[in-house]
Amino acid sequence: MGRLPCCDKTGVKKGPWTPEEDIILVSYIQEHGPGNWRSVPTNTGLLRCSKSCRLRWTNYLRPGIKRGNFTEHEEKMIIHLQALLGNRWAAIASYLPERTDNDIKNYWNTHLKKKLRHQLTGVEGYNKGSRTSQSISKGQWEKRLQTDIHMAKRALSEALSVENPSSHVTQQDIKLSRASNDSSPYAICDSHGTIWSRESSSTSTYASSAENIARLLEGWAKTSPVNHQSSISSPSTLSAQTKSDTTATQENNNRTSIVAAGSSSSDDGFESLLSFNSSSSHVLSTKSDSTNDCCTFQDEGKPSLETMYPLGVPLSLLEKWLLDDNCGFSIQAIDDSLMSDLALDIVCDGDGDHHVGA
DNA sequence: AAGAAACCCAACCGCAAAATG
DNA sequence: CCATTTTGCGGTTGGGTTTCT
Repeated sequence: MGRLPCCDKTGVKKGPWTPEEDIILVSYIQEHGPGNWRSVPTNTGLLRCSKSCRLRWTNYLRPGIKRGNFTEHEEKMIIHLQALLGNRWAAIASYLPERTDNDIKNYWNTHLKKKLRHQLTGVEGYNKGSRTSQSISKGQWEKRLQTDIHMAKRALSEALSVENPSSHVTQQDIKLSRASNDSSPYAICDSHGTIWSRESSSTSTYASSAENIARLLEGWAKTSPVNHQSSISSPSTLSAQTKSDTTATQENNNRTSIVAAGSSSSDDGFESLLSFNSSSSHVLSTKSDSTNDCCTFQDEGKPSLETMYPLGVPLSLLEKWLLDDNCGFSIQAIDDSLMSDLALDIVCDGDGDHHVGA
């Protein structure tokens, strides 16, 4: 079917976003909430296509995004989740809530791939090995997958045992999370002591985040006061200095938002992970509902785990398995479960990615 | 100091799935 | 059920920055 472009190509601006555009977009989303991206350019007057707006929001402006160096734990998780899930960056990103899929993908392509290749020189590596796996038998491939699963589990267990941040996530949290899947309003106190309330309208969510946005605007004003009176400048005319200002501003903004949202600003990716998971479950089934800024933004920006079945089994199962320090059920059980559920739908392509049939 | 090469990452593109009428 | 629109995802690229020679 001849698909129309997402936007009229003529008069659509491309390239780097300016601080002015960011502010316009953030202000609009603050007022209306994310979503309905189609209408964003027209309603805001931004000369951007809807896709570009969405991308800018989810990859950069959305509060709760951590930028900068990846921690060792994050790195480990990415490596092993990649081994387990393949290049399904969105799924991987769902386990690293403060990282975007784009970030993880970039990090993988620029750092980890190289690192692994280097480490595995002379040894059949992840990708290298998988590339040759087209010719291996199904049984062999299943064994490889089992090995990957064991490796992922072990790495995550190691990571958990090192810092043992599990104290942040109590069974109470989990219970509350699960219980909150019903449709009744609820309030939940997370591991940071933040009270997360669920409201019925998305607008109210963003009204409650007005303070965040105000701080964001304030932060921007401080770092680039000149921009206030200037009209939107062409990205091509943006000097390197301006660009770095933009980046600094955005990082500052994100930081501000994170703090305001009561989200962990710790560099410990694993703690973040667990913090996320302590509240993720109740977020899952309340997609259009609001909790608080962080929760809602995250909710919008991240795929609903329960709507994804990356390995043919509900991700919640994998999530539980990956993150359950005590491994409530045996590795063999999950392996068996996976294997039977996956059946023979898994194929391995030439790039070594594990693809799961629909 | 200057040019070349390598690196990095924000943003774009096209496809597919999901949602909607 | 079908056609169309919207959204989400993963691969790729352009160009700015950093490092090397």
